Amino acid sequence: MGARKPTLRSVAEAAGVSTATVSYAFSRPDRVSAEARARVLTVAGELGYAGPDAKGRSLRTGRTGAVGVIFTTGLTYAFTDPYVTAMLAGLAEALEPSRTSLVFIPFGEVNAGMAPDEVRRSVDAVHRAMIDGAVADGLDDDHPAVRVLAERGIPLVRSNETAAGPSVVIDDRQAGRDVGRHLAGLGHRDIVALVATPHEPGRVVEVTGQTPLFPYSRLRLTGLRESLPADTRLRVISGGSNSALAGQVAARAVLHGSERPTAIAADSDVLAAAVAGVARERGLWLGAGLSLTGFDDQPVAAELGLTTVRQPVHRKGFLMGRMLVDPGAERGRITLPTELVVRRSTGPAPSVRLGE
Amino acid sequence: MGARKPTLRSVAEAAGVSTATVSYAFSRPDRVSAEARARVLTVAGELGYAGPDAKGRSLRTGRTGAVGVIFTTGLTYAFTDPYVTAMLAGLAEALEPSRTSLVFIPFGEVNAGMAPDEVRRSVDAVHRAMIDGAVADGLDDDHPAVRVLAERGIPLVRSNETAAGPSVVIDDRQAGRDVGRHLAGLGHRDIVALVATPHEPGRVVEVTGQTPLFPYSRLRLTGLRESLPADTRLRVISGGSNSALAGQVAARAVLHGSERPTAIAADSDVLAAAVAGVARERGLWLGAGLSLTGFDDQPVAAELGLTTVRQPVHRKGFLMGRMLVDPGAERGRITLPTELVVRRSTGPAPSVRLGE
DNA sequence: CGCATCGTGTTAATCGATTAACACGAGGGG
DNA sequence: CCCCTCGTGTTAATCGATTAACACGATGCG
Repeated sequence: MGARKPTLRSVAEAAGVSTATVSYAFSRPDRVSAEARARVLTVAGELGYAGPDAKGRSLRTGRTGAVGVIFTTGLTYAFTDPYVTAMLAGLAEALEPSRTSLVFIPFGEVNAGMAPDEVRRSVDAVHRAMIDGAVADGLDDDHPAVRVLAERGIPLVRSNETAAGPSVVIDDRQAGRDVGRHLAGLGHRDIVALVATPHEPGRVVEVTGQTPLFPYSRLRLTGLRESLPADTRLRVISGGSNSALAGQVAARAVLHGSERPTAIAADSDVLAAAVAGVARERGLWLGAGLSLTGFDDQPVAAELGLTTVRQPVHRKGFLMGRMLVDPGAERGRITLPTELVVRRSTGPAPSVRLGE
Repeated sequence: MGARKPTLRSVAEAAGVSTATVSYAFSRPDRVSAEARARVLTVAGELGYAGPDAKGRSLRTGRTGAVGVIFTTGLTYAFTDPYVTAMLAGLAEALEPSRTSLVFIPFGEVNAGMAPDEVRRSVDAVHRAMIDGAVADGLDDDHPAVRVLAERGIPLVRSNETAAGPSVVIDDRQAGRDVGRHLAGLGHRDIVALVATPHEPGRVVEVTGQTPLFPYSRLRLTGLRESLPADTRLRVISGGSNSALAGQVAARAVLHGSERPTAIAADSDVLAAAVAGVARERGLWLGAGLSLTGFDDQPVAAELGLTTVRQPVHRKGFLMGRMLVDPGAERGRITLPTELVVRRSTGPAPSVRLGE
């Protein structure tokens, strides 16, 4: 009745050997004789002992066989984001050979004015996560989650250029410039940049210097700005985190009346696709009445004929994984190439625009 | 220097208190005086102590704050499968409030004729996973991974009807019947069922009684078979695990020559979408020259006008998550409704078919 | 004033394993 | 015959925390 779960010790006693022998039988077969191992395994089977307990083992060895994944956005959104899933696929590919588990670590909102205890609660899952390393996307050095990992001594690979330490990045600023030059070259002088910001989608905000922004957005905006002629009007808005809904509400807000821009530069294909949908509702032709660019070059971009910046997302994830599990992998920062893919969603700016 | 990582003990010594006090300071603020807590936290900060070590803590408490996710398919595929990501989103939603992490556990191929040690190695990650519970999709009771979890005493929620124990399911057999009746009613007497099987996509196999099949496929096929008139020709094939590639190679293999069926019942919208692509290549009109059904009713189905079986995937994931984290949640089996959604991809069978 | 209660701190047992170091008998080589 | 090595088993220290039980002074109450 009161049968507790069998442990290494109970198996050892039942088999009449020391705990060391049982441990070796499971973890280092060459260290014990074949007979001893067979007996231990038999006894273990009879007792319903599944093998050394993961928690005890990992406390002793210091290893967990898992790496963490931290997203800036809630997990619910993350799995629906094609950029994220592509990166995850690459990451999973790198981890597969070593059968390393992948731990998705959620955390709550963190912002400047929060009390220390509140912040601590938000990143509680980061404290509790049992991992040998982690990858994070779009988290700055001063983000509490990054701080905690550093204190815990857990190796972290990131994919933002603003990161000190190991990272796999693209040149976001240059990519921003590429987009800007392309649009400027087509004559656009009234442009809206549509970015994702770390809040629930649905509320449209005008992005100012104070608005918290993902590091990559900041860099792309810098590139965009510095590539545009001085007489260009550039507004930056956001409808929240990267999602169709955010793109939709932002597009609805900006695509009407005399304030309508001639081009929208969206920070992801997901956002751009949503804008394309709203443009269709409004009877605007992409590449004519409205020019539109995306980012990432996900499959949806080709389907929509979307001008976008291609980046090797799968490879990014793969390399991040390698840096964690392969001690021989290169350290430091790896910069991957991007490429502006021009399709029919961008075209010359209307030469004369009539207010209404 | 030889500075090791600070522990609860070193903080206690530095602060001149007992380890209990330090532990309480971090985990049960109400158990210590405000001053003591402040001193401990200060000292911890100076020493760079991030808080109680996750491994030690979880060994002692027996809890991990994480639940596992086990897929029949490799993680690389999993993240690209819309059914999977929808389920994950639901699952993540259920776990969010308790900030529970999600652990993706990979495992290698397992099949009948493997040596015990080989099997053990394949499910090694299941042994090592530090989780309080797990969800699994499409794993039968006798699957090694399921066995290991049972021995380890880890609660498992599954989504297959063949599962003993807690599960959130749909009536796959009934769904199969619905599809069969629909096609039979349209006059189809030569049907190919296209299913996913647990092997790398690319190789097309004719499914026989011996072929290893996912539990849900088996049930749907049973339903399909029993709803078809006796004079119906039914072939079952697979191009491997659920993916566009598998659907494509299977469709290519079956959609040519005089052996061409009048209808294809695919086991997922992903497979069906791939078939639709091949049909287009071959100049076959869906709903006329070829009838096609899918499964799941993912967004792609509406886009393609695909007749399919709708199931509440997000809700499935959500409920599975609740059953794990919420002690008050209902136990046992929850059956969710399905609905045959008829669109234009199915139509009357061609009354006369010419061989070539 | 005596006693119960409360707040706050400490002691020490415990969670379940890994592995360096050692012991000991058998076999091999000189 | 002695010594060395090899194979195999054991001993015991250790990983880093949690928490029941207890101790003790201060406070409240009758």
